[in-house]
Amino acid sequence: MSQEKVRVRFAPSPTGPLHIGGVRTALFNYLFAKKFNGDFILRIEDTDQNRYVEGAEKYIIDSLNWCNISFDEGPGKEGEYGPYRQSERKDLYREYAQQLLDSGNAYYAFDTAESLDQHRKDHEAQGKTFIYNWHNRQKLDNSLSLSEEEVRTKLETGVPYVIRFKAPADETLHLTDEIRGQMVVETGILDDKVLFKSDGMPTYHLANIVDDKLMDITHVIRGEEWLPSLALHVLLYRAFGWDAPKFAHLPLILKPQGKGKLSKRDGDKLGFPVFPLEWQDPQSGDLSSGYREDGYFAEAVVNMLALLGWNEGGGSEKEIYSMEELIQAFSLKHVSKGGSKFDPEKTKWFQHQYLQLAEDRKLADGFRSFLGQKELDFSQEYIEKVIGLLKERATFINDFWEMGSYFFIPPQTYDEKAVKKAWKEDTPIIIDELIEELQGINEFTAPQVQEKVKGWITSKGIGFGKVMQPFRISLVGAMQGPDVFEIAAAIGKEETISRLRTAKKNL
RNA sequence: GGUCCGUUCGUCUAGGGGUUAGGACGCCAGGUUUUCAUCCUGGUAACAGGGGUUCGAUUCCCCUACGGACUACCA
Repeated sequence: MSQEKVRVRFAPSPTGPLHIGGVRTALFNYLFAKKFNGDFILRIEDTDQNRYVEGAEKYIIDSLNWCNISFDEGPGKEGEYGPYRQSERKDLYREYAQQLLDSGNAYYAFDTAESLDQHRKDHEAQGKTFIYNWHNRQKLDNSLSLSEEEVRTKLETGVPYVIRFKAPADETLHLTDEIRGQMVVETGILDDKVLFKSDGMPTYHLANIVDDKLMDITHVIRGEEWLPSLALHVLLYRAFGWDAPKFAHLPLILKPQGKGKLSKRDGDKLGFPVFPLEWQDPQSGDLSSGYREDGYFAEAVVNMLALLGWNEGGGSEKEIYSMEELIQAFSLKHVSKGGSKFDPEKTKWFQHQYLQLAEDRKLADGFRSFLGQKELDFSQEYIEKVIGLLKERATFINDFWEMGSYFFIPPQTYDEKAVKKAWKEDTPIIIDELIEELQGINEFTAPQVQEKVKGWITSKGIGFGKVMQPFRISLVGAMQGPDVFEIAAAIGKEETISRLRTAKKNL
Protein backbone atom coordinates (compact mmCIF):
# COMPACT_ATOMS: atom_id res chain seq x y z
CA MET A 1 0.00 0.00 0.00
CA SER A 2 2.99 2.31 -0.06
CA GLN A 3 1.92 3.62 -3.42
CA GLU A 4 -1.42 4.88 -2.24
CA LYS A 5 -2.10 8.56 -2.38
CA VAL A 6 -1.53 10.46 0.83
CA ARG A 7 -4.76 11.84 2.21
CA VAL A 8 -4.89 13.76 5.46
CA ARG A 9 -7.61 15.71 7.15
CA PHE A 10 -8.08 18.54 9.54
CA ALA A 11 -11.19 17.88 11.58
CA PRO A 12 -12.16 20.75 13.85
CA SER A 13 -15.46 21.04 15.59
CA PRO A 14 -17.32 24.30 15.11
CA THR A 15 -17.55 25.21 18.77
CA GLY A 16 -15.86 28.58 18.50
CA PRO A 17 -13.03 30.35 16.75
CA LEU A 18 -10.13 28.24 15.58
CA HIS A 19 -7.21 28.99 17.81
CA ILE A 20 -3.61 29.26 16.82
CA GLY A 21 -2.89 25.69 17.88
CA GLY A 22 -5.60 24.48 15.57
CA VAL A 23 -4.16 26.53 12.75
CA ARG A 24 -0.84 24.84 13.32
CA THR A 25 -2.42 21.40 13.25
CA ALA A 26 -4.07 22.33 9.96
CA LEU A 27 -0.80 23.70 8.65
CA PHE A 28 1.18 20.56 9.48
CA ASN A 29 -1.47 18.44 7.83
CA TYR A 30 -1.39 20.65 4.78
CA LEU A 31 2.41 20.64 4.56
CA PHE A 32 2.52 16.90 4.92
CA ALA A 33 -0.11 16.38 2.24
CA LYS A 34 1.51 18.73 -0.24
CA LYS A 35 4.93 17.32 0.43
CA PHE A 36 3.67 14.00 -0.90
CA ASN A 37 1.37 15.45 -3.54
CA GLY A 38 -1.54 14.28 -1.49
CA ASP A 39 -4.91 15.67 -0.55
CA PHE A 40 -5.77 17.84 2.38
CA ILE A 41 -9.34 17.48 3.52
CA LEU A 42 -11.36 19.68 5.81
CA ARG A 43 -14.01 17.83 7.76
CA ILE A 44 -16.35 19.54 10.18
CA GLU A 45 -16.99 17.46 13.28
CA ASP A 46 -20.29 18.81 14.44
CA THR A 47 -21.74 15.77 16.15
CA ASP A 48 -22.33 17.67 19.35
CA GLN A 49 -25.38 19.76 18.68
CA ASN A 50 -25.19 21.41 22.08
CA ARG A 51 -21.84 22.96 21.46
CA TYR A 52 -22.47 24.18 17.96
CA VAL A 53 -21.61 27.85 17.58
CA GLU A 54 -23.05 29.96 14.84
CA GLY A 55 -20.42 31.23 12.45
CA ALA A 56 -17.65 28.99 13.71
CA GLU A 57 -17.46 26.93 10.54
CA LYS A 58 -17.23 30.01 8.40
CA TYR A 59 -14.57 31.33 10.74
CA ILE A 60 -12.55 28.14 10.33
CA ILE A 61 -12.71 28.31 6.56
CA ASP A 62 -11.94 32.02 6.48
CA SER A 63 -8.96 31.43 8.73
CA LEU A 64 -7.54 28.67 6.58
CA ASN A 65 -8.05 30.78 3.48
CA TRP A 66 -6.32 33.74 5.06
CA CYS A 67 -3.36 31.53 5.93
CA ASN A 68 -3.25 30.13 2.41
CA ILE A 69 -3.85 26.66 3.76
CA SER A 70 -6.18 25.55 1.03
CA PHE A 71 -8.11 22.33 1.30
CA ASP A 72 -8.74 20.03 -1.63
CA GLU A 73 -12.03 18.77 -0.31
CA GLY A 74 -14.38 20.08 2.32
CA PRO A 75 -17.62 21.93 2.85
CA GLY A 76 -18.27 24.01 -0.24
CA LYS A 77 -15.64 22.07 -2.12
CA GLU A 78 -17.29 18.73 -2.49
CA GLY A 79 -15.15 15.88 -3.70
CA GLU A 80 -16.16 12.29 -4.18
CA TYR A 81 -15.96 11.60 -0.46
CA GLY A 82 -18.57 14.09 0.74
CA PRO A 83 -20.47 15.31 2.50
CA TYR A 84 -17.84 16.80 4.76
CA ARG A 85 -19.96 17.77 7.73
CA GLN A 86 -20.60 14.93 10.10
CA SER A 87 -24.08 16.20 10.82
CA GLU A 88 -24.84 15.53 7.16
CA ARG A 89 -23.43 12.04 7.41
CA LYS A 90 -25.55 11.18 10.41
CA ASP A 91 -27.38 8.23 8.85
CA LEU A 92 -24.15 6.53 8.01
CA TYR A 93 -22.87 5.98 11.50
CA ARG A 94 -25.87 4.01 12.71
CA GLU A 95 -25.09 1.03 10.50
CA TYR A 96 -21.47 0.95 11.58
CA ALA A 97 -22.50 0.97 15.21
CA GLN A 98 -24.82 -1.89 14.35
CA GLN A 99 -21.94 -3.74 12.75
CA LEU A 100 -20.01 -3.54 16.00
CA LEU A 101 -23.06 -4.65 17.92
CA ASP A 102 -23.44 -7.65 15.63
CA SER A 103 -19.83 -8.66 15.87
CA GLY A 104 -19.93 -8.48 19.66
CA ASN A 105 -17.56 -5.55 19.85
CA ALA A 106 -20.17 -3.22 21.24
CA TYR A 107 -23.23 -3.35 23.45
CA TYR A 108 -26.27 -1.34 24.46
CA ALA A 109 -26.10 0.53 27.74
CA PHE A 110 -29.12 1.98 29.49
CA ASP A 111 -27.46 3.60 32.46
CA THR A 112 -28.77 7.09 33.01
CA ALA A 113 -26.47 10.08 33.19
CA GLU A 114 -27.55 10.49 36.81
CA SER A 115 -26.65 6.97 37.83
CA LEU A 116 -23.25 7.22 36.16
CA ASP A 117 -22.69 10.54 37.86
CA GLN A 118 -23.50 8.93 41.16
CA HIS A 119 -21.01 6.15 40.51
CA ARG A 120 -18.35 8.69 39.73
CA LYS A 121 -19.07 10.65 42.87
CA ASP A 122 -19.01 7.55 45.03
CA HIS A 123 -15.72 6.47 43.59
CA GLU A 124 -14.25 9.88 43.95
CA ALA A 125 -15.29 9.99 47.60
CA GLN A 126 -13.19 6.87 48.09
CA GLY A 127 -10.31 8.33 46.14
CA LYS A 128 -10.95 6.04 43.22
CA THR A 129 -11.86 6.60 39.61
CA PHE A 130 -14.98 5.14 38.11
CA ILE A 131 -14.20 3.33 34.91
CA TYR A 132 -16.95 1.70 32.89
CA ASN A 133 -15.25 -1.42 31.53
CA TRP A 134 -14.69 -5.15 31.87
CA HIS A 135 -14.39 -5.11 35.64
CA ASN A 136 -17.88 -3.76 36.31
CA ARG A 137 -19.88 -3.89 33.11
CA GLN A 138 -21.68 -7.00 34.30
CA LYS A 139 -23.00 -5.06 37.27
CA LEU A 140 -24.26 -2.11 35.25
CA ASP A 141 -27.35 -1.57 33.21
CA ASN A 142 -26.54 -2.91 29.76
CA SER A 143 -27.12 -5.64 27.22
CA LEU A 144 -24.27 -7.66 28.64
CA SER A 145 -25.74 -7.83 32.14
CA LEU A 146 -29.41 -7.93 31.19
CA SER A 147 -31.25 -10.85 29.66
CA GLU A 148 -32.06 -10.77 25.98
CA GLU A 149 -35.68 -10.40 26.89
CA GLU A 150 -35.08 -7.37 29.08
CA VAL A 151 -32.94 -5.73 26.46
CA ARG A 152 -35.55 -6.24 23.78
CA THR A 153 -38.24 -4.78 25.97
CA LYS A 154 -36.20 -1.70 26.78
CA LEU A 155 -35.37 -1.16 23.17
CA GLU A 156 -38.97 -1.62 22.08
CA THR A 157 -40.40 0.67 24.72
CA GLY A 158 -38.00 3.39 23.75
CA VAL A 159 -35.78 3.48 26.83
CA PRO A 160 -32.88 5.78 25.98
CA TYR A 161 -29.66 3.95 25.35
CA VAL A 162 -26.12 4.46 24.16
CA ILE A 163 -23.86 2.02 22.39
CA ARG A 164 -20.58 1.34 24.10
CA PHE A 165 -17.43 -0.22 22.80
CA LYS A 166 -16.46 -3.45 24.50
CA ALA A 167 -12.81 -2.93 25.22
CA PRO A 168 -10.69 -6.07 25.67
CA ALA A 169 -10.03 -6.91 29.30
CA ASP A 170 -6.48 -8.04 29.16
CA GLU A 171 -4.31 -7.36 26.22
CA THR A 172 -1.07 -5.51 25.64
CA LEU A 173 -1.19 -3.14 22.72
CA HIS A 174 1.89 -1.91 20.92
CA LEU A 175 1.06 1.38 19.28
CA THR A 176 3.14 3.44 16.93
CA ASP A 177 3.16 7.19 16.70
CA GLU A 178 5.09 8.73 13.81
CA ILE A 179 6.55 11.36 16.10
CA ARG A 180 6.97 9.51 19.38
CA GLY A 181 7.68 5.99 18.25
CA GLN A 182 6.47 2.91 20.10
CA MET A 183 4.05 3.00 22.99
CA VAL A 184 2.63 0.25 25.12
CA VAL A 185 -0.89 0.29 26.49
CA GLU A 186 -2.70 -2.30 28.59
CA THR A 187 -6.29 -2.56 27.38
CA GLY A 188 -7.46 -3.37 30.89
CA ILE A 189 -7.27 0.28 31.88
CA LEU A 190 -9.37 1.44 28.94
CA ASP A 191 -13.00 2.23 29.47
CA ASP A 192 -15.94 1.19 27.34
CA LYS A 193 -16.31 4.45 25.49
CA VAL A 194 -19.68 5.57 24.25
CA LEU A 195 -19.73 5.29 20.47
CA PHE A 196 -23.29 6.22 19.81
CA LYS A 197 -25.23 8.70 21.87
CA SER A 198 -28.84 8.55 22.95
CA ASP A 199 -29.61 11.52 20.73
CA GLY A 200 -28.89 9.42 17.66
CA MET A 201 -25.55 10.98 16.96
CA PRO A 202 -22.21 9.19 17.05
CA THR A 203 -19.48 10.39 19.38
CA TYR A 204 -16.22 11.66 18.04
CA HIS A 205 -14.63 8.26 18.38
CA LEU A 206 -17.01 6.42 16.10
CA ALA A 207 -17.54 9.19 13.57
CA ASN A 208 -13.85 9.83 13.38
CA ILE A 209 -12.89 6.25 12.62
CA VAL A 210 -15.73 5.69 10.17
CA ASP A 211 -15.06 8.89 8.28
CA ASP A 212 -11.33 8.44 8.18
CA LYS A 213 -11.89 5.00 6.73
CA LEU A 214 -14.56 6.10 4.26
CA MET A 215 -12.49 9.08 3.18
CA ASP A 216 -9.40 6.93 2.65
CA ILE A 217 -7.36 8.91 5.14
CA THR A 218 -3.81 7.58 5.23
CA HIS A 219 -2.32 9.68 8.03
CA VAL A 220 -4.02 11.11 11.06
CA ILE A 221 -2.09 14.15 12.24
CA ARG A 222 -3.73 15.70 15.26
CA GLY A 223 -3.04 17.31 18.61
CA GLU A 224 -1.46 15.53 21.51
CA GLU A 225 -4.71 15.70 23.47
CA TRP A 226 -5.80 12.70 21.39
CA LEU A 227 -2.93 10.47 22.39
CA PRO A 228 -4.86 8.80 25.22
CA SER A 229 -7.56 7.84 22.72
CA LEU A 230 -5.16 6.22 20.31
CA ALA A 231 -5.56 2.75 21.80
CA LEU A 232 -9.34 2.96 21.51
CA HIS A 233 -9.09 4.09 17.92
CA VAL A 234 -6.71 1.33 16.96
CA LEU A 235 -9.00 -1.17 18.64
CA LEU A 236 -11.92 0.24 16.74
CA TYR A 237 -10.17 -0.21 13.41
CA ARG A 238 -9.44 -3.76 14.37
CA ALA A 239 -13.02 -4.42 15.40
CA PHE A 240 -14.17 -3.26 12.00
CA GLY A 241 -11.52 -5.35 10.33
CA TRP A 242 -9.92 -2.30 8.75
CA ASP A 243 -6.30 -1.30 8.39
CA ALA A 244 -5.56 1.67 10.59
CA PRO A 245 -3.96 4.78 9.15
CA LYS A 246 -0.68 6.05 10.53
CA PHE A 247 -0.90 8.39 13.48
CA ALA A 248 1.10 11.42 14.48
CA HIS A 249 0.35 13.45 17.59
CA LEU A 250 1.56 17.02 17.60
CA PRO A 251 2.89 18.62 20.78
CA LEU A 252 0.82 21.35 22.36
CA ILE A 253 1.35 25.07 22.31
CA LEU A 254 1.79 26.30 25.85
CA LYS A 255 1.35 29.60 27.65
CA PRO A 256 4.22 32.09 27.26
CA GLN A 257 4.47 32.28 31.04
CA GLY A 258 3.41 29.92 33.75
CA LYS A 259 1.86 26.54 33.31
CA GLY A 260 -0.59 24.98 30.95
CA LYS A 261 -1.66 25.25 27.41
CA LEU A 262 -2.21 28.47 25.60
CA SER A 263 -5.64 29.94 26.12
CA LYS A 264 -7.64 32.94 25.09
CA ARG A 265 -7.03 34.47 28.50
CA ASP A 266 -3.27 34.54 27.96
CA GLY A 267 -3.73 36.63 24.89
CA ASP A 268 -5.97 39.08 26.69
CA LYS A 269 -3.61 39.29 29.62
CA LEU A 270 -0.39 39.67 27.69
CA GLY A 271 -1.84 41.60 24.79
CA PHE A 272 -1.39 39.34 21.80
CA PRO A 273 -3.92 37.49 19.67
CA VAL A 274 -4.45 33.76 20.00
CA PHE A 275 -6.75 33.67 17.00
CA PRO A 276 -5.90 34.15 13.35
CA LEU A 277 -8.89 36.39 12.72
CA GLU A 278 -10.89 38.66 14.92
CA TRP A 279 -13.84 36.90 16.47
CA GLN A 280 -16.96 38.18 18.08
CA ASP A 281 -18.72 35.72 20.28
CA PRO A 282 -22.34 35.53 19.13
CA GLN A 283 -23.54 34.85 22.67
CA SER A 284 -21.60 37.24 24.83
CA GLY A 285 -20.64 39.72 22.15
CA ASP A 286 -17.05 39.58 23.42
CA LEU A 287 -14.49 40.53 20.85
CA SER A 288 -11.20 38.62 20.55
CA SER A 289 -8.38 40.12 18.58
CA GLY A 290 -6.96 38.40 15.54
CA TYR A 291 -3.57 38.40 13.89
CA ARG A 292 -5.02 39.67 10.66
CA GLU A 293 -6.71 42.67 12.25
CA ASP A 294 -3.66 43.39 14.37
CA GLY A 295 -1.71 43.91 11.18
CA TYR A 296 0.21 40.68 10.87
CA PHE A 297 0.82 39.17 7.47
CA ALA A 298 -0.48 35.64 7.06
CA GLU A 299 2.94 34.55 5.76
CA ALA A 300 4.58 35.72 8.98
CA VAL A 301 2.06 33.94 11.17
CA VAL A 302 2.38 30.74 9.14
CA ASN A 303 6.17 30.91 9.27
CA MET A 304 6.13 31.44 13.02
CA LEU A 305 3.69 28.60 13.55
CA ALA A 306 5.67 26.24 11.36
CA LEU A 307 8.78 26.77 13.45
CA LEU A 308 6.94 26.21 16.69
CA GLY A 309 7.60 22.54 17.27
CA TRP A 310 9.18 21.81 13.96
CA ASN A 311 12.51 22.49 12.31
CA GLU A 312 14.16 21.43 9.15
CA GLY A 313 16.90 19.60 10.99
CA GLY A 314 20.26 18.75 9.54
CA GLY A 315 21.85 21.81 11.08
CA SER A 316 19.80 24.21 9.00
CA GLU A 317 19.73 27.72 10.40
CA LYS A 318 17.11 28.93 7.99
CA GLU A 319 14.23 30.72 9.63
CA ILE A 320 12.33 32.46 6.89
CA TYR A 321 10.37 30.00 4.81
CA SER A 322 7.81 30.57 2.11
CA MET A 323 4.91 28.12 2.06
CA GLU A 324 6.54 26.38 -0.89
CA GLU A 325 9.79 26.02 1.02
CA LEU A 326 7.96 24.70 4.05
CA ILE A 327 6.32 22.05 1.91
CA GLN A 328 9.68 21.00 0.53
CA ALA A 329 11.37 20.89 3.91
CA PHE A 330 8.60 19.47 6.04
CA SER A 331 8.89 16.14 7.76
CA LEU A 332 7.13 14.58 10.71
CA LYS A 333 10.48 13.22 11.81
CA HIS A 334 11.55 16.69 12.84
CA VAL A 335 8.47 17.60 14.80
CA SER A 336 9.47 17.95 18.42
CA LYS A 337 7.93 15.81 21.11
CA GLY A 338 7.64 18.34 23.89
CA GLY A 339 5.20 21.23 24.07
CA SER A 340 6.37 24.70 23.08
CA LYS A 341 5.75 27.89 24.95
CA PHE A 342 4.34 30.52 22.71
CA ASP A 343 6.50 33.62 22.20
CA PRO A 344 4.62 36.73 21.05
CA GLU A 345 7.90 38.63 20.63
CA LYS A 346 9.19 36.16 18.12
CA THR A 347 5.99 36.52 16.16
CA LYS A 348 6.65 40.24 15.91
CA TRP A 349 10.14 39.53 14.73
CA PHE A 350 8.79 37.35 11.92
CA GLN A 351 6.34 40.07 11.01
CA HIS A 352 9.17 42.57 10.88
CA GLN A 353 11.09 40.30 8.54
CA TYR A 354 8.11 39.87 6.26
CA LEU A 355 7.41 43.58 6.16
CA GLN A 356 10.97 44.14 4.98
CA LEU A 357 10.44 41.56 2.28
CA ALA A 358 7.18 43.10 1.07
CA GLU A 359 7.16 45.35 -1.96
CA ASP A 360 6.69 49.04 -1.29
CA ARG A 361 3.89 49.09 -3.80
CA LYS A 362 1.98 46.45 -1.90
CA LEU A 363 2.59 48.16 1.42
CA ALA A 364 1.44 51.45 -0.08
CA ASP A 365 -1.84 49.85 -1.10
CA GLY A 366 -2.45 48.77 2.46
CA PHE A 367 -1.38 52.05 3.91
CA ARG A 368 -3.46 54.09 1.51
CA SER A 369 -6.65 52.53 2.83
CA PHE A 370 -5.46 53.26 6.34
CA LEU A 371 -4.99 56.91 5.37
CA GLY A 372 -8.37 56.82 3.73
CA GLN A 373 -9.94 56.09 7.10
CA LYS A 374 -8.43 59.33 8.30
CA GLU A 375 -9.76 61.05 5.21
CA LEU A 376 -6.30 61.73 3.96
CA ASP A 377 -5.43 61.31 0.35
CA PHE A 378 -1.94 61.27 -1.06
CA SER A 379 -0.46 60.12 -4.32
CA GLN A 380 0.81 56.59 -4.69
CA GLU A 381 4.21 58.01 -5.48
CA TYR A 382 4.35 60.04 -2.29
CA ILE A 383 3.17 57.16 -0.13
CA GLU A 384 5.77 54.87 -1.61
CA LYS A 385 8.42 57.47 -1.01
CA VAL A 386 7.45 57.74 2.65
CA ILE A 387 7.35 53.98 3.01
CA GLY A 388 10.82 53.79 1.54
CA LEU A 389 12.02 56.11 4.27
CA LEU A 390 10.23 54.37 7.13
CA LYS A 391 10.15 50.76 6.13
CA GLU A 392 13.25 49.42 7.81
CA ARG A 393 12.11 50.63 11.19
CA ALA A 394 8.54 49.41 10.83
CA THR A 395 6.92 46.14 11.80
CA PHE A 396 3.32 46.78 10.85
CA ILE A 397 1.70 48.86 8.15
CA ASN A 398 0.12 50.97 10.86
CA ASP A 399 3.60 51.85 12.03
CA PHE A 400 3.94 54.08 9.01
CA TRP A 401 1.40 56.27 10.70
CA GLU A 402 2.58 55.72 14.25
CA MET A 403 6.08 56.76 13.36
CA GLY A 404 5.50 58.89 10.33
CA SER A 405 2.24 60.83 10.65
CA TYR A 406 4.27 64.01 10.19
CA PHE A 407 4.70 63.10 6.56
CA PHE A 408 1.00 63.66 6.16
CA ILE A 409 -0.05 66.18 8.76
CA PRO A 410 1.96 68.73 10.76
CA PRO A 411 2.99 67.70 14.27
CA GLN A 412 0.09 68.11 16.67
CA THR A 413 2.26 68.35 19.75
CA TYR A 414 5.91 68.81 20.54
CA ASP A 415 7.76 66.37 22.71
CA GLU A 416 8.39 68.17 25.97
CA LYS A 417 11.68 66.58 26.82
CA ALA A 418 13.07 67.21 23.38
CA VAL A 419 11.98 70.83 23.47
CA LYS A 420 13.43 71.37 26.89
CA LYS A 421 16.70 69.92 25.76
CA ALA A 422 17.05 71.49 22.35
CA TRP A 423 14.93 74.62 22.16
CA LYS A 424 17.08 77.43 23.53
CA GLU A 425 16.67 81.14 23.86
CA ASP A 426 18.45 81.91 20.63
CA THR A 427 16.63 79.22 18.70
CA PRO A 428 13.98 81.54 17.19
CA ILE A 429 16.70 83.66 15.62
CA ILE A 430 18.35 80.58 14.18
CA ILE A 431 15.01 79.40 12.84
CA ASP A 432 14.50 82.71 11.09
CA GLU A 433 17.88 82.43 9.44
CA LEU A 434 17.23 78.82 8.54
CA ILE A 435 13.97 79.80 6.86
CA GLU A 436 15.81 82.38 4.87
CA GLU A 437 18.37 79.84 3.73
CA LEU A 438 15.67 77.37 2.75
CA GLN A 439 13.82 79.98 0.76
CA GLY A 440 16.88 80.39 -1.39
CA ILE A 441 16.80 76.78 -2.54
CA ASN A 442 15.34 76.21 -5.97
CA GLU A 443 15.50 72.45 -6.27
CA PHE A 444 14.17 71.30 -2.92
CA THR A 445 15.66 67.82 -2.82
CA ALA A 446 17.30 66.15 0.16
CA PRO A 447 20.87 66.51 -1.16
CA GLN A 448 20.28 70.14 -2.10
CA VAL A 449 18.75 71.07 1.22
CA GLN A 450 21.47 69.24 3.05
CA GLU A 451 24.21 70.97 1.12
CA LYS A 452 22.72 74.37 1.62
CA VAL A 453 21.93 74.01 5.30
CA LYS A 454 25.19 72.35 6.23
CA GLY A 455 27.12 74.88 4.28
CA TRP A 456 25.32 77.66 6.05
CA ILE A 457 25.89 76.13 9.47
CA THR A 458 29.57 75.64 8.80
CA SER A 459 30.08 79.12 7.45
CA LYS A 460 28.26 80.69 10.35
CA GLY A 461 30.11 78.55 12.85
CA ILE A 462 26.94 77.60 14.71
CA GLY A 463 26.85 74.21 16.41
CA PHE A 464 25.14 71.55 14.30
CA GLY A 465 22.95 70.53 17.18
CA LYS A 466 21.68 74.05 17.64
CA VAL A 467 20.18 73.96 14.18
CA MET A 468 19.46 70.33 13.47
CA GLN A 469 17.59 69.54 16.64
CA PRO A 470 15.12 72.45 16.49
CA PHE A 471 14.78 71.82 12.77
CA ARG A 472 13.73 68.24 13.49
CA ILE A 473 11.44 69.22 16.33
CA SER A 474 9.70 71.70 14.07
CA LEU A 475 9.08 69.19 11.32
CA VAL A 476 8.46 66.07 13.36
CA GLY A 477 7.50 67.24 16.81
CA ALA A 478 10.01 64.93 18.43
CA MET A 479 13.58 63.71 18.25
CA GLN A 480 12.91 60.80 15.99
CA GLY A 481 12.44 59.71 12.43
CA PRO A 482 14.58 59.42 9.33
CA ASP A 483 17.08 61.93 8.04
CA VAL A 484 15.68 65.41 8.57
CA PHE A 485 16.66 66.55 5.07
CA GLU A 486 14.74 63.67 3.60
CA ILE A 487 11.71 64.66 5.60
CA ALA A 488 12.01 68.29 4.51
CA ALA A 489 12.35 67.32 0.88
CA ALA A 490 9.39 64.94 1.12
CA ILE A 491 6.94 67.42 2.61
CA GLY A 492 8.26 70.18 0.41
CA LYS A 493 9.63 73.65 0.77
CA GLU A 494 6.45 75.44 1.64
CA GLU A 495 5.37 72.97 4.27
CA THR A 496 8.84 72.88 5.76
CA ILE A 497 8.94 76.62 6.17
CA SER A 498 5.40 76.70 7.45
CA ARG A 499 6.22 74.17 10.15
CA LEU A 500 9.31 76.10 11.19
CA ARG A 501 7.19 79.22 11.59
CA THR A 502 4.53 77.38 13.55
CA ALA A 503 7.11 75.90 15.88
CA LYS A 504 8.72 79.28 16.44
CA LYS A 505 5.38 80.77 17.29
CA ASN A 506 4.34 77.98 19.69
CA LEU A 507 7.55 77.22 21.50
C1' G B 1 -5.61 10.05 42.34
C1' G B 2 -4.99 6.78 37.79
C1' U B 3 -3.11 6.22 32.63
C1' C B 4 -0.11 7.98 28.87
C1' C B 5 3.40 11.57 26.84
C1' G B 6 7.39 14.79 27.54
C1' U B 7 12.21 17.53 29.70
C1' U B 8 19.22 21.21 25.78
C1' C B 9 20.37 28.86 27.29
C1' G B 10 14.55 33.03 30.14
C1' U B 11 11.94 31.39 25.19
C1' C B 12 11.93 28.62 20.15
C1' U B 13 15.44 25.09 18.91
C1' A B 14 20.21 22.35 16.37
C1' G B 15 23.19 18.46 17.75
C1' G B 16 24.44 13.76 19.39
C1' G B 17 28.77 8.44 23.14
C1' G B 18 34.78 11.98 22.82
C1' U B 19 31.92 19.26 20.23
C1' U B 20 35.01 25.63 22.57
C1' A B 21 27.23 22.13 23.03
C1' G B 22 25.55 25.76 17.28
C1' G B 23 21.58 29.29 15.65
C1' A B 24 17.26 32.52 16.48
C1' C B 25 14.09 35.70 19.87
C1' G B 26 14.81 38.52 24.26
C1' C B 27 18.25 41.06 27.27
C1' C B 28 23.11 43.80 27.92
C1' A B 29 27.35 46.52 25.73
C1' G B 30 29.83 48.87 21.62
C1' G B 31 29.49 50.85 16.53
C1' U B 32 26.59 53.42 12.64
C1' U B 33 22.70 57.21 12.61
C1' U B 34 24.59 65.01 14.80
C1' U B 35 17.73 62.30 16.53
C1' C B 36 14.76 57.79 17.44
C1' A B 37 14.39 53.22 15.48
C1' U B 38 16.45 49.86 12.12
C1' C B 39 21.06 47.73 11.15
C1' C B 40 26.11 45.74 12.31
C1' U B 41 29.59 43.70 15.99
C1' G B 42 30.26 41.54 20.58
C1' G B 43 28.41 39.56 25.22
C1' U B 44 25.06 36.97 28.77
C1' A B 45 22.91 32.22 29.16
C1' A B 46 21.40 25.42 28.70
C1' C B 47 22.12 19.43 28.39
C1' A B 48 16.40 18.77 35.48
C1' G B 49 18.65 15.41 39.54
C1' G B 50 20.45 10.50 40.92
C1' G B 51 21.95 5.80 39.54
C1' G B 52 23.71 2.46 35.89
C1' U B 53 26.09 0.79 30.69
C1' U B 54 30.86 2.47 28.80
C1' C B 55 37.68 3.85 28.47
C1' G B 56 34.29 8.03 28.04
C1' A B 57 27.77 10.20 28.65
C1' U B 58 24.39 15.83 27.55
C1' U B 59 23.57 11.76 23.94
C1' C B 60 21.75 4.70 25.57
C1' C B 61 18.93 2.30 30.03
C1' C B 62 16.45 2.77 34.93
C1' C B 63 14.56 5.70 38.95
C1' U B 64 13.13 10.44 40.94
C1' A B 65 11.59 15.36 40.23
C1' C B 66 9.11 18.60 37.29
C1' G B 67 5.80 19.76 33.20
C1' G B 68 1.71 18.39 30.03
C1' A B 69 -2.52 15.75 28.12
C1' C B 70 -6.44 12.55 29.12
C1' U B 71 -9.69 10.57 32.74
C1' A B 72 -18.04 13.22 29.57
C1' C B 73 -23.86 10.40 26.03
C1' C B 74 -17.20 17.26 24.32
C1' A B 75 -14.35 17.21 20.47
